[in-house]
Amino acid sequence: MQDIRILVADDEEKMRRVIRIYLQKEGYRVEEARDGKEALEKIKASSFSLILLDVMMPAIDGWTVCREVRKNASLPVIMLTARGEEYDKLFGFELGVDDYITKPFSPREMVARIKAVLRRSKEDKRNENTVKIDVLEIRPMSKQAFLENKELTLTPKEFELLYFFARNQEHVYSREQLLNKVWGYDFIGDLRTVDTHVKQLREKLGKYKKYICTVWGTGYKFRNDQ
Amino acid sequence: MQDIRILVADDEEKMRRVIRIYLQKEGYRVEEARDGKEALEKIKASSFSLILLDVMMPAIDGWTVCREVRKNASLPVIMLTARGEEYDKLFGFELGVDDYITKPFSPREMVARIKAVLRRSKEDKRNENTVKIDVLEIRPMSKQAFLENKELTLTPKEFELLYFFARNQEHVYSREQLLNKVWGYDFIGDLRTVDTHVKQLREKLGKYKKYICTVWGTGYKFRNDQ
DNA sequence: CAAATTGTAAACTTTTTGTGAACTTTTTAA
DNA sequence: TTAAAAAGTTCACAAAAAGTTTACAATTTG
Repeated sequence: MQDIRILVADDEEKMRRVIRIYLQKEGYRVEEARDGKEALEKIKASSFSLILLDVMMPAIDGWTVCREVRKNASLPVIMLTARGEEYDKLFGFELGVDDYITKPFSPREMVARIKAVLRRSKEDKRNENTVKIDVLEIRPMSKQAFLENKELTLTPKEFELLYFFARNQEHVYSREQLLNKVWGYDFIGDLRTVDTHVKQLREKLGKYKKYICTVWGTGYKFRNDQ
Repeated sequence: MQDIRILVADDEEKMRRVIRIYLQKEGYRVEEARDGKEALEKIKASSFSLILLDVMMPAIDGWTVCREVRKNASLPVIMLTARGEEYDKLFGFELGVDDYITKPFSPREMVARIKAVLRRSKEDKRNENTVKIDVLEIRPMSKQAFLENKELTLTPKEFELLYFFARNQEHVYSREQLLNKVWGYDFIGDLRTVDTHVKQLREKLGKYKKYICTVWGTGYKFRNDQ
């Protein structure tokens, strides 16, 4: 397993230790913070995969830390709240909290929730640059393109071309520009190359070939007229 | 049954003897410790499947022993507490105690609880980081991979490669990336190495070779199209 | 309608991948 | 410790897939 670092912010020494023990047993690397201030410093200093934040902490409370974290990165956050502690779950969700753990909790539950959040965050990352237009979906990370949820079988160039078009809807590109942007600025070759690939793409798009439309005298563009 | 060794730590000689008799009747091997200090020594010296810890012991009490144990391994612990003895169940759970037995107890109950804890701990161990996809199951802890519940015979690299793919379904990796991630960033060698291992893996996957699919012009990925 | 532009099929070229065999390194067994 | 076996790596070449060019047909536009 590659290193997964988790920051545990709680003012109770005992609580931190217990959590640390269980997380280390799962193979995670654990850092501790005594209060909100220390937590923010550590977050700024290095990168974590997840943070466990106690709500009640001296100096800076958990909500404030969470808000700060959300300003910058998309770092998963799990809040620790004492049962009965006045807290507004809704408030937390608005801050983008990924989950809650209510004290006292069983180690099993804690580990399960952490794993769930990490799994979800990984999926998010995977779908990061995914483009969705109408019935077309393109996932660059997995090099997959879907039309009406059916996967298309595209060659690398076809994929790149479609992805480029989809990222730049409505923008018209000349053949030269397309060769530069999709094939690379150092490509020396025939303009007809573009035509050929457009033709093949259209074929694979079937009844959605209209997505890639010819702008007479100029070039091509991706059109999404709904 | 393979040897299951249980350590019984209690200062009362009679208590130890009673427990020993019942556990031996169940086929377990039993070791005894008179106090916390002796318990820690024995734990350090050899390996047990479970420990029964009396809370009240001279020299070092049960909680302390438990804490020490938790620092290192993931050894199941059952605490023995006298009824009415002030003890904090919550505290115990935070320390990772697996179960409690309150004295006086029936031998039946004790054996039942021990079996339950052992079963759970075995499952935990087995399922740690296990990946299950369709008919493929990979247990990194035991370095085993199963296809339709039949174990595959994989070489270490083949195993690592398959495990990596399975953990990152659908994500495409170039040969360079695979060499970095599976072989290590400091591997200097031929890209074809990946091809060869992929080929061998596919061979062993038989009709499920489609799991590892070639993404032309990019690399390989694990595919699970159901 | 004629000029300009685009579409298309097929031939051709290049790139990428699959594969077996030789070779090296590591592990296991004696 | 050494010999044998297993695993891992490299390499060369065949096969497959993709990309490019070309020539010509079809279409658009004024």
